Amino acid sequence: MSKKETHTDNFFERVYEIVRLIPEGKVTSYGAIAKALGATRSARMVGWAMNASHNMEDVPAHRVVNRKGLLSGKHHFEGTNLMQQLLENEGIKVKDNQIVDFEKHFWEPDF
DNA sequence: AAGGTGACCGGCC
DNA sequence: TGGCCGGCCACCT
Repeated sequence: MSKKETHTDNFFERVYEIVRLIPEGKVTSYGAIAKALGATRSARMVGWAMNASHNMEDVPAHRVVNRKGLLSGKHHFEGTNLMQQLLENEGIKVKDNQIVDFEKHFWEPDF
């Protein structure tokens, strides 16, 4: 209950909250999250929030991809194909940094 | 204080 | 789907 927020603003927590709600075997896009936050055009900010998600261990950022189903953030994960491994581990097939049947595994944040 | 950057999206060809 | 461009908003230097 501190009026002064810590270095983590609400905006970031908002994103983390959504991402944490993503069920296993499901993926969503930055735009979907941004839309859930009421900032449909601010998908970029979601990406920024994900950048800081490295501090949060409960944030499955590997389930978040861009609208094309491309593992845009895979480059930010440890190693080079860690993100892909995590997704495949949940039953999601990834081909050439791209999620197969992306729409099928797509999950939209429910509010 | 101002400018540059970014894990993006949507529209158009 | 692929490439290019404009928009959009918070963070960093």
